[in-house]
Amino acid sequence: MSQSFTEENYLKHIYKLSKKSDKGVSTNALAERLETKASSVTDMIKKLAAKKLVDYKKYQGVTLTKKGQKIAVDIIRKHRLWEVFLLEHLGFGGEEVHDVAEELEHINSTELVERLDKFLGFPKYDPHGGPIPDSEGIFPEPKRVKLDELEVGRKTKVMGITEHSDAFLLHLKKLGMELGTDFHLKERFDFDRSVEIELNNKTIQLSHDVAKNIFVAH
Amino acid sequence: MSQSFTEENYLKHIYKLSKKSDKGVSTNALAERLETKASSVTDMIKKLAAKKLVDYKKYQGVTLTKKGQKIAVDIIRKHRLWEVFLLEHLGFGGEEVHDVAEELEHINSTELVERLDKFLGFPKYDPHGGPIPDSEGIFPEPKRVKLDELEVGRKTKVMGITEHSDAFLLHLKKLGMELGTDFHLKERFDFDRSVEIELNNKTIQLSHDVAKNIFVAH
DNA sequence: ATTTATTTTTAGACCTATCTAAATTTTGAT
DNA sequence: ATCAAAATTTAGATAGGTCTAAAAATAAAT
Repeated sequence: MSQSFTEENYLKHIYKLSKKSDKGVSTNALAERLETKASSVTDMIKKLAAKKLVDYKKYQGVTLTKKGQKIAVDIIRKHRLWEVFLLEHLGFGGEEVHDVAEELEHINSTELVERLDKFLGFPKYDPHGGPIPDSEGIFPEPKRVKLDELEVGRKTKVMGITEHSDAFLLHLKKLGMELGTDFHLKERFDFDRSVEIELNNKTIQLSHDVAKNIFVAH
Repeated sequence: MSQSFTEENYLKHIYKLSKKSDKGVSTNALAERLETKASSVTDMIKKLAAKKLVDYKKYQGVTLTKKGQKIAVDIIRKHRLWEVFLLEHLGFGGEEVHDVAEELEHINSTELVERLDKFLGFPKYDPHGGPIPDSEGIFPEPKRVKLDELEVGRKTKVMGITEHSDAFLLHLKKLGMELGTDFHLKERFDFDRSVEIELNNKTIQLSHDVAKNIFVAH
C-alpha cells in the first residue's frame, strides 16, 4: 500500500509529537503543527486508522501502529539524508534547507535513498545532530547529553553517570533511575535549575547537582 | 502563481508533443502520453487555458503560451539536471533513472536547482545527449547530426553542410534550404534512405545523397 | 455529398483533502 | 456535582483531478 504526500506528513508529525509525551497525540496539537483545522485532522486520522497506520479511539488522541511508525521513521531517514546532501554538498546555509528537505523526503524510491546514503558515506547524524535511522528503521546509538542540558519535554533514557560515589549511586537506586531507565523530562525550574521528571507514572524532582551528573539520550 | 504536480506534467508533455508537429497537440495524443482519458485531458486543458498557460480552441488542440512554455522548459531543465546527478554521482544505471527524475523534476526551489547546476559543473547535455536549458530557459547550441541519422518526426533546422560544390549549393537554394531554415522530418523510406520533409508548408523529398550532406540540429 | 468512423467535448458522478458551523464530549473550576 | 470552557467530532459544502456514458464535431470513405 502506498501513502499520499499528505498522509506521510501526518504520520511524520504524529511520530514527532508522540516523542514529546506519553499520551496519544491530541487532535489540536496535530492541527497546529500541520497548519490545518482540527476537523480536517479528525477526518484524516480516521483514514489512517482504516489503513491500520494509527490506533485511534475517539477523544483519546492517536498513536502510531508498527506499520505507521515504520513509514514515519523512513521519512525522517530521507529528510535527514537530504539535509546532509544539501548542507554538505550543495552548500546550503542552515535555515534554507528545511523547506526543500521537506519536499525531497516524500520522493519514494528505495533505490534512490540507498544510493544517496552510500554517496554521503552512510552518515549517522545530520548536520543538526539528529540521528539518521538505517533502512530497517533502527536509530544509531544516540548522542549523550547531560540531563541539565536536555530540552524540556523530551522522552529520554539514562545512558550513564559522571559521578561514581556510593552516595550518588545509592541515591539513584532509591529514585529508581538505573542505567537504561526511560523517563520524561517535564519541567526545569530556572531559579535553581532543578528538574521535574516522570518515571513509572511517578513525578519526582531532581536537584541540579543530580541532573548535571546524569547522561541521557538526546 | 504556482502549479500542481499534475499541471506541470501536462505542460511538460504538451511541450514535448508540440516538438513533433506543427499543429496544436491533440487531446488523444496527450491522453495516451499521460495514461489518462481524453475527457480528463479536455478538463485540464480548460483549467490551463484559464490560467493563460495554454492557448486552446475547441477541437483544435492546444499550444503553450509563453508562460506555459517557460514552465515546461524549467521542468525539462530540472529533469535533466537530476538525471546527470543520478547517473554520474549516484551510480544509477540507464533505465532506472527516469522514474525517479520524473518525481524530482517537480521539486520547486530555484535555490536548489541553481545549486545543483553548480554542483554538477553546469552541464550542457544530460547523459542521453538531451540539451539542458539554462535558468532563463535558453537551450545550449544544439548538437549537430546528419539529416540521414535524425529520428523521424523531429522538427529541426539546417545547421551546416559537408559538401560545398556549386551544384549542391544551388540545389539547396532551389529547395529553399538555406542555413537556418526550419523544417520537419516527416518520413524516411528504407529502400533508398530518402527522406520526406516539410518546409514552408510544402512537402518535398530528398535523396540519401542530399540528406547525408546536411547537418541539422538534434 | 452523404454516411460512417474517429476524435473531442459535455454532463454527471466519484474520491481525496479541506473547510465552516453546529453538536458532542471531556476537562476544570467552583 | 454542576456548569462553563476547551477540545473534539459530525454534518454538509467546496475544489482538484479523474472517470463513464452520451452528445457533438471533425475527418475519412464511398
